[in-house]
Amino acid sequence: MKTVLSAPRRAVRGRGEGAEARIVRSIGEAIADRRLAPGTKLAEESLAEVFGVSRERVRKVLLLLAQRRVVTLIPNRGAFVAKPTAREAREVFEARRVIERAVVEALDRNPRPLPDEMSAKLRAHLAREEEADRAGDRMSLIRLSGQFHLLLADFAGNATLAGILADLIDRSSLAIAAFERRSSHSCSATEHRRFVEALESGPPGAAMRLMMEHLDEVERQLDLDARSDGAVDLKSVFADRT
Amino acid sequence: MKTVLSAPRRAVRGRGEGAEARIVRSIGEAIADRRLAPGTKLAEESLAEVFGVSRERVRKVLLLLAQRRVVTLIPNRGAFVAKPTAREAREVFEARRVIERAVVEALDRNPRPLPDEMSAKLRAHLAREEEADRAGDRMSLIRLSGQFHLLLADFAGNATLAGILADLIDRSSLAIAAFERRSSHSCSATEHRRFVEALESGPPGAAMRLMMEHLDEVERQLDLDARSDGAVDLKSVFADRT
DNA sequence: CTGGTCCGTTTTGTGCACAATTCGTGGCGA
DNA sequence: TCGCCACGAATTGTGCACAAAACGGACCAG
Repeated sequence: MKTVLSAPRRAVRGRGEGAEARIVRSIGEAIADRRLAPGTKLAEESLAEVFGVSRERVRKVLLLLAQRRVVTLIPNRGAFVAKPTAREAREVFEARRVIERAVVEALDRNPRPLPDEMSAKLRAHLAREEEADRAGDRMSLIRLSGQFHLLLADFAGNATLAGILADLIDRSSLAIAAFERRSSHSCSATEHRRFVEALESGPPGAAMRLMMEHLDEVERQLDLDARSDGAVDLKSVFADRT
Repeated sequence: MKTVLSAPRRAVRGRGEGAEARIVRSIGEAIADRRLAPGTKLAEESLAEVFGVSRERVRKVLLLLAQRRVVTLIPNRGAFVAKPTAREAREVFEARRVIERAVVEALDRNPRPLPDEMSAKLRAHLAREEEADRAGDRMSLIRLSGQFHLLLADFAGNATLAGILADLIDRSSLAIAAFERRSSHSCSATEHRRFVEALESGPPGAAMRLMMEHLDEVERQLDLDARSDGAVDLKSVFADRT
């Protein structure tokens, strides 16, 4: 019997079983962090070179990401960072409200005060968000903001639901990247803190209201008017130009 | 310019662009219909032969199905029809309650009477279910039962949420296949009819209550005790045997 | 009869080569 | 100058061959 159970033969960088998962995470995070804008082409060869793996492996990864709707696969054209339509964006946020409502309901059923571990982790997370906010680290802030919602889902104890929400959060990031208004940004960190405080010591239902308002607020910061969707109306774009 | 836009070069059986989607559907339905029991091995070569395609294509299909948690991929061992744990089964049903609550809420916000098209489609579907029930066509009944819930989600107008629910319904089928009690079966068709009637002419909230009871009922027909999960306790199994 | 090891067969995993398609460029004619 | 066509380069799609691993049975020792 082999004595080594974990971390078997993984000497070569980029190889090994977990390589695909690593690349999926890597690309997924790059998209969530908005370092890859919607519509960006993801050429197989380039990615293969970047990650030091063969093209087929990249191909597999792209297929997985396409399944999660974070990448769009166009036959004979290649893979592109998904560019959600306004309708899809609205649907994603609606879906999030549906799921997160259930999450918060479950959390709000916890006896007060909250379990120590939960409280501690939430507050630790808030601290990191606020730190990123102070430092002006916008990228970290975006990622942490998503992780906050995921953390809540984990506490709700339904891994299936949490997995679904994880996908929806990634797609939210895409929607935000695609439809964010130029000027705007209310601080998620602040709203998250208020939510946690309501969860810990607010009246029943207060946390829920804050969460719904938070999600509404995030969606409201997007420009989801019909014209943003599909083909742009060139006439109106150049209307008042000479 | 080519004159043929649809169905281009698809002469050879099994080829063409839509081949993968067809195979995914085919296998997915076989699983949902419980003609493929949980744990069944899905050998690549066999499937390739059955569907008349190359092995790599089958491989791709299996990867997609694995992503939907309807198939489990074990490295160097192959693909198997997923066998959910009791915990996962509970989570799936909980997730369905969360999503279907939202669906029914949306539907219940429709003005009475319901739009003609919706009402007609629902009643047509009920008729098909009852027909299958009378004919004792258990397989059709199972499939139609799932489609009923999906139909409701479609009417709710959120394709994203409907897509998520579609996955959950497939996984419900797996859970039922894995945990169904020997003796038991309340008729879904009857409960579906009552639900539609409540939606069409019942007081507000009645439809919701029926739907939640329906989902509870379906789950209650499963044997989700801890012992069914994971390794069986041989001691208790053979306790009163000589 | 139990337990273990070895080896052949079967099945899965991976890289490579080539086919097919698309896109960009340049030439040609009106 | 504009439009069209064709050709070439680059990129994606697919089959194939081989490598790697697991399964099953035979064989053997205790």
